[in-house]
Amino acid sequence: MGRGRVVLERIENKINRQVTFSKRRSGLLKKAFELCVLCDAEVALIIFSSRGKLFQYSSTTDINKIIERYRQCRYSKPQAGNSLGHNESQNLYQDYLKLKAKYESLDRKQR
Amino acid sequence: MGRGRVVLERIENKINRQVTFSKRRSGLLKKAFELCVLCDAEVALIIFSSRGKLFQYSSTTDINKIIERYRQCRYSKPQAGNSLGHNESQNLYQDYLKLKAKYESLDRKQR
DNA sequence: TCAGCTATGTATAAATA
DNA sequence: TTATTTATACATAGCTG
Repeated sequence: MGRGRVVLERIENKINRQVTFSKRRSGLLKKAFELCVLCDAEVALIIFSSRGKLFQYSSTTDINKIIERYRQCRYSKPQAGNSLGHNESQNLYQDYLKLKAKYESLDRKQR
Repeated sequence: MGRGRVVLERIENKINRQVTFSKRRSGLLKKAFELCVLCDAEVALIIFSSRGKLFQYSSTTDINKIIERYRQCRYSKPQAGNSLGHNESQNLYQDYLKLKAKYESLDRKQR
């Protein structure tokens, strides 16, 4: 876009890199928003600049909801690569949540 | 883009909505990737379609790294006191084991 | 569904103020 | 710097096969 074809590599000039970051970041956030509205999707977008500044977009009030949903979805998978031994439920994250609930329940009793 | 101006509201026609979702999703993922490469940024992008299918992009091998960095940044404190969050190890399985140990310890005390 | 096509609207790199 | 402008490249809505 703009003048000249985009070469896909790190922009070495620091000024240009920052300007481009600023423009493309806002473009990306806008497009994320549009995708949500137009297509009824749920989107979470986290961006860190090279200097560590945080930007984010979330289609829900709480981005953590989407992250949790992501984890449910991700770790519910058969975990082909993860041979750490959750062979029965095949679901480490579910196990984790169950255990957490048990722990908290026991903790309450304890007090 | 394309023929006719985009109206920013949910696309009611289901077929059109799915087609648009597919196209814009790939566009969004591409732009996220480009932002990372061109501007040396770190990006995590999670998308759920309206029917619950998951798509994601991450500039690092493990998207959880970015999520954790986000939490560190967002909630400021490293959350040292809360060993139930996945804040430090960034490793669900490690967390699971730690929690299991705590649970068992508490359980023993209880008896 | 699933790719191409293409006319048109957008995003944005570079220039300018 | 930062904001605005402009020229161009890019993305994509509606089609078509």
